[in-house]
Amino acid sequence: MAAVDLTTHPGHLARRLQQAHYLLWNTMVSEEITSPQFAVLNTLVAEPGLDQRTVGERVGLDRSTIAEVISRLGRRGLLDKVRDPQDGRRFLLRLTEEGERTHRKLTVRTARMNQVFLGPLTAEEQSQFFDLIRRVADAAEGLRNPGEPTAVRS
Amino acid sequence: MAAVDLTTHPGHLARRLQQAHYLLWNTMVSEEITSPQFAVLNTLVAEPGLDQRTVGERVGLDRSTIAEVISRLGRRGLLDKVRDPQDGRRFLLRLTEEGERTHRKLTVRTARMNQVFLGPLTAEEQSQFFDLIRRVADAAEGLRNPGEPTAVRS
DNA sequence: CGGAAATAATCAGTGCCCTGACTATCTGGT
DNA sequence: ACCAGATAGTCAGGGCACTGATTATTTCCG
Repeated sequence: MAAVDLTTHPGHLARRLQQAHYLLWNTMVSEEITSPQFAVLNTLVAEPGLDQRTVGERVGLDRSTIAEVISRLGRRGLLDKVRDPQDGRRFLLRLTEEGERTHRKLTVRTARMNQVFLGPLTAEEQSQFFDLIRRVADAAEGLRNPGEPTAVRS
Repeated sequence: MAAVDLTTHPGHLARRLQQAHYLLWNTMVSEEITSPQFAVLNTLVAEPGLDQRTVGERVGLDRSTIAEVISRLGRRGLLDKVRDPQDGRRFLLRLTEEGERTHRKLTVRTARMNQVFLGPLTAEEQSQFFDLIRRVADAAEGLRNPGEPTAVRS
């Protein structure tokens, strides 16, 4: 009595969507490198020499999680970590040759995977998909800093 | 050079969406009970006496994960677990009084939370949001059993 | 200069999520 | 009645994600 329909709960749907993505990534992209790990590699390709905290901010991971992900990438020899001589608190991150190679390889496979993943939608629906999810996620994200409206106009 | 734009990657978006939801759930619904835990409670309100595996199937969790979630709910006294006398492999699950009370309380809060979460979208956009995500998730889900098309007509 | 506040990273603890290997029980066919 | 295969659950192991507490370093102000 009084049970609700989970398929109308965005949180439940979001979880299922991520599971579906995880599954496809695992079979079509890589069993070694995960999607968040790829996001970190990608960020460091764009901006080498970033510190850990900033990378986390770029890919949307908190300090603890980003530390784990980076430690795993370091163990696999995909990136280097050196103390910032200007600021002894920071570690500066930079991909190794192997890290860049891995990023190139996965970029191709990821594109293929995204096509399959979004295959059931028309091109127009795909834009909507991005737009709707982005708006919901951004709005909820904005709720955490009460003083800071999402887009701050100086 | 050659870095991609993560905001056009559905996987990245899906992860951000779930994080946003997690955040809102934590502040608006409960810090004790998580969204997957609520999904289990909800399933057992609708169908008391289900076994573990079936509950997992209903909420979309594999055998290992559902075992952990159920064990936590059991520890908190929200559900009971008894051997099926008909089939010694199964455990039959059933909410306690406390479990039902918790479900009722959270149902109300969850509804409020969903409104806030989907607040940035119009009613029509909300239907699209559900439809698009469901279609993508279902299709990817269907890809795992090669022989079994998504909807099997006897 | 010197100490308080801010900041980068780590650690401990909890929970979700999956795979692959294993145990116990049940079922079906000979 | 037996045994092979299927099924329910557990366990080990790896990875993601968060909070709160702690440590080291820097910065800012009096």
